[in-house]
Amino acid sequence: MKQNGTAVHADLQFSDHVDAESKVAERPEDHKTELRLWLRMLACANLIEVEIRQRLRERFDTTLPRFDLMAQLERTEDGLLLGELSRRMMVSNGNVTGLVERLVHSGLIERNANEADRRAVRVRLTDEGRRVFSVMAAEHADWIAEFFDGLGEDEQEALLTSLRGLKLSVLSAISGRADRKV
Amino acid sequence: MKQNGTAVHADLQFSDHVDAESKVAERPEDHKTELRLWLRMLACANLIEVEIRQRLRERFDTTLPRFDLMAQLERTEDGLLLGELSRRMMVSNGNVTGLVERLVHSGLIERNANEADRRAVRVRLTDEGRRVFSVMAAEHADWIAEFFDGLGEDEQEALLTSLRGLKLSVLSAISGRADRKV
DNA sequence: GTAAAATAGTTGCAGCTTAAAATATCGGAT
DNA sequence: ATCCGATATTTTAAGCTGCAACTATTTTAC
Repeated sequence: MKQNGTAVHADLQFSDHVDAESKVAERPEDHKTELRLWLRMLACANLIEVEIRQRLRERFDTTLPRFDLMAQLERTEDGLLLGELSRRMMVSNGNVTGLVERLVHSGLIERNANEADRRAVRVRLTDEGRRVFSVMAAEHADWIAEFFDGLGEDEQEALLTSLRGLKLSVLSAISGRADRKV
Repeated sequence: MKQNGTAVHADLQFSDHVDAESKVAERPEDHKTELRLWLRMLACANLIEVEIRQRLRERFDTTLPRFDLMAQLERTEDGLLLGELSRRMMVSNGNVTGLVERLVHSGLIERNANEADRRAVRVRLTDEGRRVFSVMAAEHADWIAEFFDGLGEDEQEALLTSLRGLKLSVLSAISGRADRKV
């Protein structure tokens, strides 16, 4: 609750980034291409994501986070521990707790105590959950194909390649922060 | 609270899409490229977005939605009506109400009654808000440039072009739904 | 002029999200 | 045997988000 302007003067604490920042500072007002690129990518991703959320709700009365969680479980034989799940979904632990609770309530997944380690909880799809997910996943894939239908084969390949480069670029820009585990 | 599996059997209600869906249904298991493309794009966008959210919080003790709202206001001389704001931000009315409330509380924007139409509320940046935003925006642009730094000039152009194509493809796939106003 | 429809915002509710603090358990060192 | 640090999960507080129902005001139709 302290969103006042003085926070602007908080200490700069990313010494790792001083190089990049001072470099760009030399020629201010020159980030236009990158900014346009980012905004356009964000617009595309949001357009698709919003549409998927809407369709998941209307067609299956579910949400994208639930779908993502089930997608992770679907790839496993015996389910996952909550920690592993939260790592793969790249969301916080507390987030998973709530999602799991609601999905269990819906009967789509089940929580199993782990006898070896009483702290851990393993979750897996129920038969019903697996059945439901396969229907949703098939339709989801169709939606995606539909969205990309206007792009030619070669354009898709080009985009795939560009995105690989972008991912590497972003990862290298970010490394040194948030990736303490590396 | 009705996320049970039976919802899967809800009526199919997108007759507009039957063509696209039946078309892909003819060759099931062939959406792999599109799916990979989508997942990679989502990964990139999320990576960047999460990093931006984190930096906005750590550097300026603020959030992306607040930043976006201020960015919209910054482009205007006399502020915007709430409805116009929610349309430009592509979020719901109720959402804007809360965001505005918190930003007013922080002293960054102000609400002004509209004498011509007593239903309407106009919001604009305060002097403080404009000052704070200019600092944040400059740093934000530096961050973006940093993330895209690993991409060459030509690669950026290629990506920009691919994304234009994608946006058109998605819009054409979506049109007929959600765009009732057209 | 008045009723009905349209428009501008707000409110309530449910869910998603994170960070930080709390709880419980495990494993190793003494 | 016990204490301590690491690990697994839950809880809590604050905020973001959409939808649906609601209030207030303006405009339109008659």
